[in-house]
Amino acid sequence: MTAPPRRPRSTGRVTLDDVARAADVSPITVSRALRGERAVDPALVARVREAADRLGYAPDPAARALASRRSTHVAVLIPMLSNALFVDLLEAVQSTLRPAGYQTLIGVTHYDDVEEAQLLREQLLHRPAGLLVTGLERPEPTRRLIAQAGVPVVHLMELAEPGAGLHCVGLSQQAAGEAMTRHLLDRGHRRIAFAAAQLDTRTRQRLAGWRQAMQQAGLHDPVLEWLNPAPSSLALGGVMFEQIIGQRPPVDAIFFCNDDLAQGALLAALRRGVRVPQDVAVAGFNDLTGSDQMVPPLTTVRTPRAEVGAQAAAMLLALMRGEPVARPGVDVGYELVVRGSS
Amino acid sequence: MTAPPRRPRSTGRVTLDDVARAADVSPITVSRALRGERAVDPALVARVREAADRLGYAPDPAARALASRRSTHVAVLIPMLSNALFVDLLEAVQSTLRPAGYQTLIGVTHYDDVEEAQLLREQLLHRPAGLLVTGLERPEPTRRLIAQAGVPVVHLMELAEPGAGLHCVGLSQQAAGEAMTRHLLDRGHRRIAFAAAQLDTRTRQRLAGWRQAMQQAGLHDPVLEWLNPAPSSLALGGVMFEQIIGQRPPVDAIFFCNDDLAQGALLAALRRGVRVPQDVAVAGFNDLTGSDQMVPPLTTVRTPRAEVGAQAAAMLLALMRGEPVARPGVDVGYELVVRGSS
DNA sequence: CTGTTAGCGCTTTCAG
DNA sequence: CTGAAAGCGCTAACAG
Repeated sequence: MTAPPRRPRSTGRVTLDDVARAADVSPITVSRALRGERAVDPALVARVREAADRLGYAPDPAARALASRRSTHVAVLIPMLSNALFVDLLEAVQSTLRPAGYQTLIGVTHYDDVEEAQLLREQLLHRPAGLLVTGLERPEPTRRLIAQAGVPVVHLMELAEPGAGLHCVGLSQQAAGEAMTRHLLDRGHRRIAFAAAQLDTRTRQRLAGWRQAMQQAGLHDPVLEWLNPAPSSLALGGVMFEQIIGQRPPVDAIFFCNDDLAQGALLAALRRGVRVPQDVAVAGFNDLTGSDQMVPPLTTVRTPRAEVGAQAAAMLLALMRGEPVARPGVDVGYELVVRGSS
Repeated sequence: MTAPPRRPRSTGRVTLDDVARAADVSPITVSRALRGERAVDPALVARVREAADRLGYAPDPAARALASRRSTHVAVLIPMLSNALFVDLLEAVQSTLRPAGYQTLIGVTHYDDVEEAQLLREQLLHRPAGLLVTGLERPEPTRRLIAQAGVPVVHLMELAEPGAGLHCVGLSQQAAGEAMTRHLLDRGHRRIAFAAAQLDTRTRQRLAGWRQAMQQAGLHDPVLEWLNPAPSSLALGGVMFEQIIGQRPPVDAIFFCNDDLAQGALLAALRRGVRVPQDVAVAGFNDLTGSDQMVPPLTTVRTPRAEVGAQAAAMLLALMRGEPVARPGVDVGYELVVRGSS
């Protein structure tokens, strides 16, 4: 008695077995030859390669993930896509990771710790091969979640303490904030407001830099701090500008924590007939698209986010391959860009 | 003789079998109960649910994809993330798809047919459950690739011929272009330039709309077409503005194919002391962030991309579940937003 | 309505 | 350096 016939479930896809048969070797040899894992006779490798190419073989990511308990996904967590900074970052990440055979899973946290944790849990189900997260600060449970995932992680945009044992590519947001404030002080400004929205970690670090410089100059005054938890936008920048220039005694410069706010402020100044920088200087942060086109062009801090993306992706690649990483922390620096608004 | 002992490869993850054992049913019943596939005794469903919750069970996407030949990924192809339009679109797509249990795989084509095809091939390896692509026009081989994937597809931002049998959510870019041109004509403008960059399909459709309106008014003149294949940006808008206002006889209005160009033009006008709209009117397209903040505020066409994203995702969801779709083509319309620049 | 059986396509483990 | 066997965790197919 033979077993009753069953409809095969095959997908029509070219499989490893097909290649093995064509190259007249065992499936596992094909697997090894194609991945470059363990030593395989060069002659066999060539034969396998040829057969794979001829048949148009492409490994099945799902099967691979199931068998190896590791997918070819890299999960990336960023706060917001409407901030051009993260778009540039992502672009650089993808263009490094994709040629290496990794698919990026993008998770947008909306600056929300709860959503970040939720996204992380969802993404970890896919057993990503690596993880890219924005910033260092997050609630302890989320941190544990990341640690227990047992996956290489690189932190973006900030710098960790050297002893922390974390991998990161970024810059000192505080130092950058301090540098911009010093620039404004050097220009002779005394009452320099700091205006921020969103109030994420990096914004607060810039705030700390501003405070530091102002205190050292003996010019710090809490009423100069304008902190608005609302999401950052051009429109909000305009609103904040109006509020701030109404302040008495008047401020002579405003340092916005992000260029979109500063751009909105410059436009509001135009509408109101407030002269920049004569009546009040304006500075931003990140050197986003359009800042050089403003009237007057916006003084800002250029943060090399494309470099952050590229270097972080490269570091993660090394970690995922088990290769040694030269330095766990890479400081990409920043650049003061002085334009007409200051 | 017993077989030699083997180290188990288990991952420590809670599996379907664990739940089955805990609920004292067979694994397949757990599978069916949790997916809601086929009818399962409500009492059993409850027992399974309870056990799954208690154990913290989460299905393994890789195993599921391998067994069912369908992943929980949805591939989304968009031209560019630096165009805020697509960021808004994506945001809406994700917020519809994620609660339904789907992971979005974002592919950025950079307006390049070759890159689009390549991305598509990569993404199809992951056996996505559905596909979202921008626009209708693409080379025949790519079209075939999509068709042969055997996956539901929804096209974004444009409208297909009713008979084409394609699913799409969008608007008539041509009608919108025509409407804006008519508005400018109504305002008394006669020499209305059309200025475009990137020159993708949707831009060309807007151009066609402008041509249509200009020809009907007996005012069409090929020298009024300023087409620049470079990527769209604020800076380019400024450059194009300078070129166009140098033209003799002078133009009295410029219709830019996208708001970023128009914003750049408005800023260039400010720098040059050209009065808008008195010396020349300016109009844009898409109503991007900041257009309402410009000086003067920009007249534009609002395209409801969040609605496109949400509706397209909802349509795809229905298709993926095999549910009937009311209309294969959804026209979300557009809205003329008349502000100070015209 | 529930269960048994047999894979999905790949890689790990253990032998040669 | 190569291979055989045994799963990874799940669902499709086919009974009962």
